[in-house]
Amino acid sequence: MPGDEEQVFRDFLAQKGRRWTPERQAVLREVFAHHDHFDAEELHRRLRERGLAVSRASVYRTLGLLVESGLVAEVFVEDGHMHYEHVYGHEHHCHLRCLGCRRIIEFRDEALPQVEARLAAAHQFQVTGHKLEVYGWCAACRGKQG
Amino acid sequence: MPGDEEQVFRDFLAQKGRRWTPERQAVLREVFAHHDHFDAEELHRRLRERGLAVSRASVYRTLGLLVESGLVAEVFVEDGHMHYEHVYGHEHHCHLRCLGCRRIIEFRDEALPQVEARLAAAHQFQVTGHKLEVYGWCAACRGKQG
DNA sequence: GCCGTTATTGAGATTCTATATCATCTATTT
DNA sequence: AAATAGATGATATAGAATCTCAATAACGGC
Repeated sequence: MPGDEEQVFRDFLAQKGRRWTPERQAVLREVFAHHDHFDAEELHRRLRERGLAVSRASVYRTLGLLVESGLVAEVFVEDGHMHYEHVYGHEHHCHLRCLGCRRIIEFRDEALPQVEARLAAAHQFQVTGHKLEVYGWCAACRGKQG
Repeated sequence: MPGDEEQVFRDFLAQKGRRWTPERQAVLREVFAHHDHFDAEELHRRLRERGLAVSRASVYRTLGLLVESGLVAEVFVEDGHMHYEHVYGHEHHCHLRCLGCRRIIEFRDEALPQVEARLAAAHQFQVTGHKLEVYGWCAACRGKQG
């Protein structure tokens, strides 16, 4: 499946009557070229640095479509704006964040599918996903708090 | 403890060398007068409607202090901006959100303290909190998706 | 392959959230 | 009461994200 993201996105677009364009391809490839968290402006900057002149408007528009398609997820707000990560081809994971150095550790916990199942049953919900952020202080930053 | 929030906030301010002012009192009282989620502009509007002329700047500043003190929590981003709730005097809870009607159901799950404990042990973290959002489609909105 | 329809693009303007500035004011200490 | 230092509010500013609209290009039909 990894590497398939382009076909998945093209299918998603086709199914919605939207078009596959060089700009969307450039954004998609840039998003899947790195494995770290990013924001819209950074994505725009990296594309320009590569010589791919995709406008800011198209970057934001494509990012919205990528989130809608499920290939990319909104991860957290930091410095007043959203940060993203690509999720297609990766096992679902959550984030442990240090309040001191802002380091982010990804983790998986087997309890979460069970939490989802309990909620679905208790509230007649069709649960499609979750976002868990755990925060605290890493060993190195302990003591800096307060 | 409920009703104590004013004293807790005053202590928090004193300990930081900050001052207790009529504006901060007005904001605190408004925040604890309702049990629903709110955003900064709504809080500002409600204060003005009550005839309490607290400036937008002071509303934002006080909200920041309330979050810092732990009396109020950032809950989620919707419509491009942060939403809050007061948490002092309430058991910690998480949010189940319907992607259709945007209804929010609060829930508690006993698995989360265990998740926190596992993370603390595995990564030498001093965990101070977590934020879990589960999303999906409620019974009434099922079928509206896609 | 060409044509027509219609989504897409990009530059710039706009909207909106949130913070910064700074002169004035006020809580608190001595 | 005077001095110190934090707080307030009107306004300006920064920044994120969206909207506008004319020009362009993707895609389906022929």
